[in-house]
Amino acid sequence: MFAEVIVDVSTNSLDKIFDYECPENQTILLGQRVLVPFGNRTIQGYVLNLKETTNLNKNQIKQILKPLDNFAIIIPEMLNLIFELKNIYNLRIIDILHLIVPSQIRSGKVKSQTETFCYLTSFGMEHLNKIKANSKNQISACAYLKNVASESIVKLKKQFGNATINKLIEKGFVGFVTENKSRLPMQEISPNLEDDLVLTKKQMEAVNQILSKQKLVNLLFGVTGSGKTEVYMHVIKNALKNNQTAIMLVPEISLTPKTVKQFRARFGSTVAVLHSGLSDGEKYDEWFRIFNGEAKIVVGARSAIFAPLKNLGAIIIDEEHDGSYQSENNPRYETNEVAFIRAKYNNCPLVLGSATPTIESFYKAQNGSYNLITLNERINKMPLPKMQIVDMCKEFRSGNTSIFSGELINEISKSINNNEQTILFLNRRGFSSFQMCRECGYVAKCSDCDVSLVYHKEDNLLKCHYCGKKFKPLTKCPNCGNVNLKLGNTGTEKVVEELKQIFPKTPIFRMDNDTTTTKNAHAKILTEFEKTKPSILVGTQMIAKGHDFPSVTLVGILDADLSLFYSDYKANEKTYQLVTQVAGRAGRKNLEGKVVLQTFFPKHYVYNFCANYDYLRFYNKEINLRETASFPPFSKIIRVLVTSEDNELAKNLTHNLFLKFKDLRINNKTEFYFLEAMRSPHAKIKKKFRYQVLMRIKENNQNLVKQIFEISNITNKNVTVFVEVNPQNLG
DNA sequence: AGCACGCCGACT
DNA sequence: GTCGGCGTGCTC
Repeated sequence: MFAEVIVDVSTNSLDKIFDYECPENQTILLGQRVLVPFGNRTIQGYVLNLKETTNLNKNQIKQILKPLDNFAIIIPEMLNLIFELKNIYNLRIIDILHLIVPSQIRSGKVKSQTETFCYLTSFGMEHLNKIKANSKNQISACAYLKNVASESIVKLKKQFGNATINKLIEKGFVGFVTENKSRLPMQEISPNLEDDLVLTKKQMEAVNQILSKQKLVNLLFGVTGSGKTEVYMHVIKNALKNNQTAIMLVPEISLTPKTVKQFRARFGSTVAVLHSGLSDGEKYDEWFRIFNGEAKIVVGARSAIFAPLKNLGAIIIDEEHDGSYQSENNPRYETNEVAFIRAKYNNCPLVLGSATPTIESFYKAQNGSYNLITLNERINKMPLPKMQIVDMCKEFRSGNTSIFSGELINEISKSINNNEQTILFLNRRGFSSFQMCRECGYVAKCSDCDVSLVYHKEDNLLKCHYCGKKFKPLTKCPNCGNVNLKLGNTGTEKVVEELKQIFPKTPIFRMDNDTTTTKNAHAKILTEFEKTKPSILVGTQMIAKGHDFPSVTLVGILDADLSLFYSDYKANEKTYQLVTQVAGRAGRKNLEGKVVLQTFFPKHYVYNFCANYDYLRFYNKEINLRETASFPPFSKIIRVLVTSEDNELAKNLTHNLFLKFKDLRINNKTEFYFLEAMRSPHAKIKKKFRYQVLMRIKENNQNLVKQIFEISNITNKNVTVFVEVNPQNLG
């Protein structure tokens, strides 16, 4: 018997199958983790196939040393997933395997924790009175055990003394069992079982449509507060009823506690949590709890789509438009693509939920590949918050050069007077975005990356947001020597500072990447904010997502335009989503909310559609633009990124690749919409020069994609060539 | 990725 | 003579 093995080394040159002979005295399983001799070292590998013969000669082949587990860690579904993902994204098999089998499971460093429990044996029970009267500790320990039936040995020894317990065990009065102890994340969220809510007619229809599986993928298009979660729970409940399992994805780790709480209340301890924020032990235990079938529902962020559940009955992706569902580094994949592969394999429904679906998803719903379900009413019938667009040009002309419009200050005062809360949203970190010379326009840049540095006031440093390098702020311009330097755009830090001057008595909280580095910082800031009334919360992206703030009545969007002018075909879409999302934070309970949106482009159609919550008209406008310019969903974008510390090398290789793609285009004229080679917008990151070939090709030409992968398959130590399908950003 | 092999300059 | 620099090539 021979095994096809992928070795656990993450490089392109080893991303291929090696044949090994199976040892005669041991059975090797498909999908098993094995130890193999490789060159003159010994490493881990994974069995991806078993076969009777091999093309290699006897002297070329080595034998598997031993299996590393007594079971196959890769379930058959995942073997299928590996090959599908390899085809779509040209990922290394080992990198995909690392997603499927997390490092905590692979490393061997994490062990299961055990706990020993003692109980009174029947022998002990019968002979209780034979304990000598002066063995007081033994008597009370037995009495205790008689009462509680079972207790942890550690606790007993602490209470009654080591010798006491050991003696009792020795005499056979006390027995013990050793159990695996699960390190359960969010244990404090206890399953306080609640009943199902009664569904509205609309929700019921939604559930029935999803369960009918007329189409595997369902786009659940519903405004905030339209009761999407209840639909999810009913779909999952049905899966459990059929003895199946389910995955529930949320966009951010910080949103998992809320969802876990809701789900444990409904489904009890069968709910597991899986995300990158767990400790090694927690991750290990949860993973095996899922793998062994103990947990049947997995709640988590992006990576939870790889949860080792068997017999999936439903996959749900909440807020499907969220950017976090696309992984931005190393094994780049789109969560909904992985979800679709799993849904197909298990023939189970996939539900994508959003109030502002991606243009791609909505297009698929319109053209019939997805089933479209619309929930357009809020459960509590509260109207969506009124959105007021404030023209910042006008403010500027009338002499207001601050970041706050008169209107916004006015509304904040009102909210403070009403003892209510305000959220101010700004999509930027740091105190100011850059340091610049007033004289010659010089901007401080990172020495390793071609990126402007961001000034952080708290530690008085310039930081590179790409590589994390820190620099002392400039005191004079290195270019012209001028000492008249200014700070550029406003960040959250500066907003807070200016706000304090206007509202000195009101507590102000700040939530962004800088204030949430420690483990529970998120929750801390949020609970503090929630308790304090009146108060103001200033934050970035992260406050836009899913949190409920019942007493927030005012939302201010300080600089809505920020995402609008990214040179990105998704800029409009992202702006629409962000604004709608932030706006949704206002007036969630029974207080009516208001949104003040500050912009320099008040006439921009995105804002007008936002203000009216008119997704459909926004979509129609946007889809036309996409079609005219042949952007996704009418095309597939492929980026071939070439990076090297050697500028010339990178440049030349990019050019060579470009010529090859040009040839390819000659044979596939109608398949190419766009092909261009260029310097990457971030020309240098971490000392590496970056060039890229961008192309847009017809959607659904997997064969052409494959050829592009092959052309780009270059192994050279000094350059890396990296192909990306549908990249998230082109930086 | 690692590790051996190999070919060249410096030096106990 | 030999020690060690890292360029090259291979790993079932």
